[in-house]
Amino acid sequence: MDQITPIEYPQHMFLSRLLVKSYRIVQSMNGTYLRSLGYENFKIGHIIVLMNLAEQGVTTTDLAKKAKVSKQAMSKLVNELIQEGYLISQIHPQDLRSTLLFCTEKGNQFLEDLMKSRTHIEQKFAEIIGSERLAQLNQLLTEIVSHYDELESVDSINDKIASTKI
Amino acid sequence: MDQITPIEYPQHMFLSRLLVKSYRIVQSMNGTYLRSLGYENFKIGHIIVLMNLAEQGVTTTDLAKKAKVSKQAMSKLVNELIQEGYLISQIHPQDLRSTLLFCTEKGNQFLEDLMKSRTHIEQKFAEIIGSERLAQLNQLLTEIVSHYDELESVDSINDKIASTKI
DNA sequence: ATAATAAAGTCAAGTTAGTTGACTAATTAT
DNA sequence: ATAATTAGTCAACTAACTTGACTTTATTAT
Repeated sequence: MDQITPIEYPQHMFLSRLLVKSYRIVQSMNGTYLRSLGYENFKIGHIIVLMNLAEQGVTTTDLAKKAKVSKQAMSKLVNELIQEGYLISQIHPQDLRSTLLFCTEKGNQFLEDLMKSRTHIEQKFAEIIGSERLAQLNQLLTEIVSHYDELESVDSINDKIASTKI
Repeated sequence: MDQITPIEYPQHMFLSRLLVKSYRIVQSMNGTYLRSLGYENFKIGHIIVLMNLAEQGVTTTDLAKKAKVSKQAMSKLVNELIQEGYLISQIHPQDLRSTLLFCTEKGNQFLEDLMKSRTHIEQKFAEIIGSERLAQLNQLLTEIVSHYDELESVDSINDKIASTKI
């Protein structure tokens, strides 16, 4: 149990580190962009909710399943979005237990702004590595991601990185 | 504030989604691999700690600064690692307030196994996209990441994705 | 038709992983 | 010598979940 010399770690960075770092860059840029448009107190969870809406309406339970969190956790996110006017809830015509959730104009505006943000980030990246190579990057990641699409964790919004047990 | 038709989202996936999904794939595979070697109850935070050790010893405060968490939060991770025998602490020869942390043989073994895990994952990815293209992917991400190296968030271990305010 | 089962959503309590603030003891700077 | 800073700890708080118990409504199986 004595102290020893730590092993030599390879100079190049492993893919896992590169992925988390680039993800954080994207997150940070996205936050900066959206805040500059006046969005404050927005959570990633809110974005996931808004991106999982559908024209015919969705229920809280639907959303919880998609995001792989409890109904209770999803309910909180949904209520916050209703409170702020991004969502509207209506009673389900066939099922009195449910409420159907719909996007409002404000919610839609957010989604448009989110798309602008993402486009903006990709432009910045294209400036760094070139747009052809950015397309390559997209293609490479797409191939990997689609290969593992069945993986449970991939769509979860719940990802406490520092605390997640391996 | 009425419900409206959600905007049409582009078919291709944005880079941000691809990055988080691929990161989660890596995390999941890494967890599976390390659990198969008998590591249970390991946290990402523990890995970050072990990867930030140095031959001459580090203090809890050093580690906290690197990971951009409070000393208190880091202290907890460090104590867990000491408890499990991955770290050993010695009084600092020049500063009686500090304790210097060193890697044990067990900690070193973990780091070796972690490297094996990462190599294993990269091999799996190479099977999907080919090893030349995996090298390309690595190169592309490296260029992006190094361009943003000054970004505060990049080295943080604290990243509650669903809850992080944008 | 009715009874059992399940499913939508809520309330409450517990957990985890952080945070900040207040503190002690040791060190450094003036 | 004294003031300010730093290392680390204790305690109280917070955010974002979780599970469990519950009500109401719907579905399914006799």
